[in-house]
Amino acid sequence: MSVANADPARTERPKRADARRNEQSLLDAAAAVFVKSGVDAPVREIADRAGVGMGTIYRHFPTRADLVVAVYEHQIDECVRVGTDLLTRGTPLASLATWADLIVDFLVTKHGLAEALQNDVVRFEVLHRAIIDRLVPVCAQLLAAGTTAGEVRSAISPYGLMRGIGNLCVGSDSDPRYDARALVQTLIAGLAPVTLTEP
Amino acid sequence: MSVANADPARTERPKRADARRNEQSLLDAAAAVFVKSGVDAPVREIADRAGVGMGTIYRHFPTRADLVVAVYEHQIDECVRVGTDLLTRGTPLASLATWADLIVDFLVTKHGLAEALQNDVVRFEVLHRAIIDRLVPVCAQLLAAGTTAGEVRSAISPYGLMRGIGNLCVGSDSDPRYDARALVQTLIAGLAPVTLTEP
DNA sequence: AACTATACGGAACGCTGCTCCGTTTAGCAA
DNA sequence: TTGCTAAACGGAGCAGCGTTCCGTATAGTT
Repeated sequence: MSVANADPARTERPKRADARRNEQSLLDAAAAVFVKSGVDAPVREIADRAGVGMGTIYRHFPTRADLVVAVYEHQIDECVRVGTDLLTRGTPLASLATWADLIVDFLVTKHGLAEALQNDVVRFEVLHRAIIDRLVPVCAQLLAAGTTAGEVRSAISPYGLMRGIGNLCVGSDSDPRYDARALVQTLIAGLAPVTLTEP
Repeated sequence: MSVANADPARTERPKRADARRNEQSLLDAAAAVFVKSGVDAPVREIADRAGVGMGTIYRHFPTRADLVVAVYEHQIDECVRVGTDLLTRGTPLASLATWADLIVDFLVTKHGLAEALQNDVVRFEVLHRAIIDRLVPVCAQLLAAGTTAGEVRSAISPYGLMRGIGNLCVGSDSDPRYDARALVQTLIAGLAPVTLTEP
């Protein structure tokens, strides 16, 4: 192995212009198709809409999860940012509730995103890592603040809570009788220490 | 139309012997395959194991949901029975917690059953009706008892709670870090009226 | 033994995800 | 400008799936 440039990651040369263009086309097309047909839309549909071939889509985004992550990266960032912000405001449990509401909004407006997150832990590992792993630390901080303040008993791990919220969002579109937000709020209420049922 | 025997449902003549035999073979095969490969196992795999053709499986069970329902019918009955029993014992919230635990057990031990319940509301409509619709009334009774006793604020509908429990069970196998039971118990704890955080 | 409604089996079709490789082209250097 | 090559492209092709359809076999009856 050569001594200079031992780290290939340092050496990434810039992509070709057409490659960059196609990547952007794919992101735009995917965003549109996800809205119309959900994140499980056929790969061909996305490729067609972007005006590229099958090979191109797989070269830029080896798995569907990579594409989903790329499309929603900004919104994930936003969730992290708001969560960190909330740490400095209000009471911990209230902050956690507000933050959870934000996550629910994010998940239920993307058709099938929650499903994709939970279904194939293997196939969607990248998506899992991107969303769960980014948000779990924030969740952990909010939970820790609550525990310190005595507002939260630590029965649930940050990871568990994060996935619980995600799971409760599954199928929340397409069924008006199902209210994911209410359930998540109830779940968070259940984090509070033993209830004193007193008049 | 004839006057006698106007109702065709009354007139169902008995199935042929080979048909009954095949139906049983399919149920046995499906039960085995569901354990091994989950409820999403390929139809061919079930047909092969039962030693029948593709046509036969579709004739007896037009949709996958029909097959799943048939396989787990007894256990659904059991859940209904235990739930009704619990109404006459202990405090309402405790009964609800115990019952929810039973449901969780049922769902997490069947690979992918919870997923199937939530995924295609259309495709699995029969499964949905069979499980959700059977259990929702029981859930409603338990919730109502809790409300009457003042142990439960009525923020969540029976249907919503039922689906929430189901959703929390999604993906609970194959991830030791995820504890569906703990989350469901927390959710139920959250049903209690406003918490008094007093020393 | 003959007959027929009932049931069977599996080839075939369409739709998916994904791979592979011959072709095209962007960027550069002479 | 021209020529060169690594980079990128495109889509035919394969495999796996659910589902249908119809020619064949048979249980039960007469």
